[in-house]
Amino acid sequence: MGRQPCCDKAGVKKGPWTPEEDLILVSYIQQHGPGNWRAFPTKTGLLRCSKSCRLRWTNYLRPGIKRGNFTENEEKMIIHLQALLGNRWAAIASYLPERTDNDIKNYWNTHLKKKLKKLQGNEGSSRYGFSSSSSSYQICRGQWERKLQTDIHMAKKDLSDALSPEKSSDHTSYPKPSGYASSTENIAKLLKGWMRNNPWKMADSTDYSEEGTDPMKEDKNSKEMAEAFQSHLGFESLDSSLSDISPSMSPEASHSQYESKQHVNAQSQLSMLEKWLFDEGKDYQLCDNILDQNVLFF
DNA sequence: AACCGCCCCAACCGCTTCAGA
DNA sequence: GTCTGAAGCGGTTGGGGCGGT
Repeated sequence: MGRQPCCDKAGVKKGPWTPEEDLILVSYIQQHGPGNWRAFPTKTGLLRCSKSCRLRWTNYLRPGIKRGNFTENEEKMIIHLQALLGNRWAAIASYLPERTDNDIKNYWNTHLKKKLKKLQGNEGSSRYGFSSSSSSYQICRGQWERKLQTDIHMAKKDLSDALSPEKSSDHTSYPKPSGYASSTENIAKLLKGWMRNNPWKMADSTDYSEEGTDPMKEDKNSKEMAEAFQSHLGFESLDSSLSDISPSMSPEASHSQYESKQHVNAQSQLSMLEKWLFDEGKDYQLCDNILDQNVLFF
């Protein structure tokens, strides 16, 4: 007696996704939006289990995913956040909206772990490190986690308020501004790769997965976390910067302006976050600051 | 050129959490 | 409050790529 498999094992395809499957998935999501993954395989005719579809979308096809090498700043953020949050890759990924939790997890396991080990070997105690056995660190971490939960809860509430019909000004026909339009870019990429690696030699086609540099799109998590940070660090509202997009613009133009606004804004917020995280020699001060700022919540 | 071993990362598995009935 | 199905998450795996011999 075990748990029921998420899908019928028989007739379910496993292994790497083909460009055709990606196309089907992306075009379906572009039309209907993500969600109801359970019904995905039947509605699209894909011989994949629902989990596989969701994973493929969130880790690979979703707009706004940056692939390729991690920057030094990203590395440092991951190291700091991992020290604070532990192996909560989804939480860490929410601070790096262009990276997926899977990406970050892989990068941590393959690169950063070794790097840190090396560093710790060289320096005795890591410059990044709170020693995780330190009791003050443990206390700090516990409070940070509670803060994070509060943040997420508040952000969710804000988000649902913002999305309620009477309050929202409706940037998009979908319930959240996740930039589905840019899925066309993904499709274009897919097609490009597909054409380059013509259908007769599909098996070796991985070009379509090459480093994409789509501007960051705001997904649910990033919005939540951006709002959470706004609420605590006093950042200017993300939405306010969107208000000057002219309603008379063509959808394409306004979308593109919307995206670039988001990009610039989110980037500036992230760079503030990065600055906050990277302040040399302030590991403990970081905790103190967090605690100071959140004293109201507890 | 062939083989081997290591590395990386996409994808899978199974447990946990969430949400609706 | 309980149950159940769906979604989310983190650990793990397997296969392809690549460098060394």
